[in-house]
Amino acid sequence: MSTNFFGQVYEVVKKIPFGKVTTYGAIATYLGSGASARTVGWAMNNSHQYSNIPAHRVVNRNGLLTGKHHFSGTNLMQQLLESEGLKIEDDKIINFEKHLWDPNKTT
DNA sequence: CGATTGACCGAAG
DNA sequence: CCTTCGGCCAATC
Repeated sequence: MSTNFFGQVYEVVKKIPFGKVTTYGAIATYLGSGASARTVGWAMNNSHQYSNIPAHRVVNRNGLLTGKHHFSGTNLMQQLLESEGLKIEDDKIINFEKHLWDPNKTT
């Protein structure tokens, strides 16, 4: 178990169920710092050196694929989400709220 | 060690 | 509607 803000981000992201997505703010709030959403993004950036980190399931509060540019290629993130049954249009998730998974709301 | 940046969010002008 | 600022944490320069 990781006690650092950084490590906790990975644990939460890895807990995201299949076909679900969450936001940076939701994770940050879950960790206790709703304003540290930027740090969550940093964790995703470092997640490249880790495994089983579905960073593509993490989007901004707008449901927009802001971090798609950090993935390989230009639309890999979108393809991954579509592969999970989601629908992407204009780099944003359709029915985003419907597929939104909040760590706090989850038991 | 000091300053800047980064896949964010929200408010204010 | 668009731009700017403040805030949090960690990594990089």
